[in-house]
Amino acid sequence: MSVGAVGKTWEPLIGVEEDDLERWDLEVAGYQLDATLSSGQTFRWKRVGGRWEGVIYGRWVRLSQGHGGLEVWTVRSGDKTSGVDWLGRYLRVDEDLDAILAEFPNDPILEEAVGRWRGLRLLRQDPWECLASFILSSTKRIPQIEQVVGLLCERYGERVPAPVSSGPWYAFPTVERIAGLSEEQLRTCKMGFRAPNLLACARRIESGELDLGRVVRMDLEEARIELMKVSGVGPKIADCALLFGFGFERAFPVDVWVARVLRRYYFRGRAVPLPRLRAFVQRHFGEHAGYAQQYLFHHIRHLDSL
DNA sequence: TTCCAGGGTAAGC
DNA sequence: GCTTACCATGGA
Repeated sequence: MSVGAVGKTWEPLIGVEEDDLERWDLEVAGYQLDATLSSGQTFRWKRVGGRWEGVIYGRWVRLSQGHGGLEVWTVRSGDKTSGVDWLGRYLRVDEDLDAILAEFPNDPILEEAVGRWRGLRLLRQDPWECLASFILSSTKRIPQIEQVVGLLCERYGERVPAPVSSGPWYAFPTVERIAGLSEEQLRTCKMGFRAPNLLACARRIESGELDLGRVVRMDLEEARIELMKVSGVGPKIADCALLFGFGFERAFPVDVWVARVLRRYYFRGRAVPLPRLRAFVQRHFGEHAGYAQQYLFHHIRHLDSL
């Protein structure tokens, strides 16, 4: 370690050097890191010269696509929680992706999406961070969501140890931290009319009215209803949070993009109402509907037609 | 300038 | 049950 361990009291090191990093390998075949981290399910990763950097569960991480899997860098820490099992869980490297993709329905557009993006995976994100981020996502483009979430972390999140060369990094703010802020303080992060919604959500969790740990154990319909009690959380945001943060693999968020591709490829371009689309996807896409949705979403965003 | 963005809500048909 | 105006903000 370079600085920080001066004198008797050891102070946690915030800015570290490259020498203070630990390197790991995550063995996994055909992981599409770029597609996974840029597919609009998370807003906290930055591409830094061919690699990805971000903060997961309060820890800074650098990731790179290797040959037999993923290369990982973390900040060396003396504590017992060494290893990167927590990261493998986040990235779902333990999952048999081919088996999942094999169970997709035989749709031309879905096969096209899998053909191009095979290796794209869902992530297991922190439920609170995920729910909060998607409350901030409504009527915003992905770069804007990244900006708002970034500002929120920068202003109200704890700074975490990271290489000095890569700039300051912050954890996502805790429920308690957000709950203690004012609407005006949140609005300084450019979240506009979403500020009262995020605040109400944090306070609802803090008061115990909303128990995220309990939501995880509910069935999908019950969980949706529970999340939709939060002001600013409707069907789409609830489904995003449930799919990306709460482990509900049948959740199928229908946003403007997915609605567009559904109408075009499954309803011959007819003006099918949104509620009918939602009913359709629950019937049609089966057990891994959430995965199918993510492939469709990512694929159509890379098609310049439509 | 005008339009739209990984929407939700409430009012009105 | 479905459609519409409105809610901030920034980028094309």
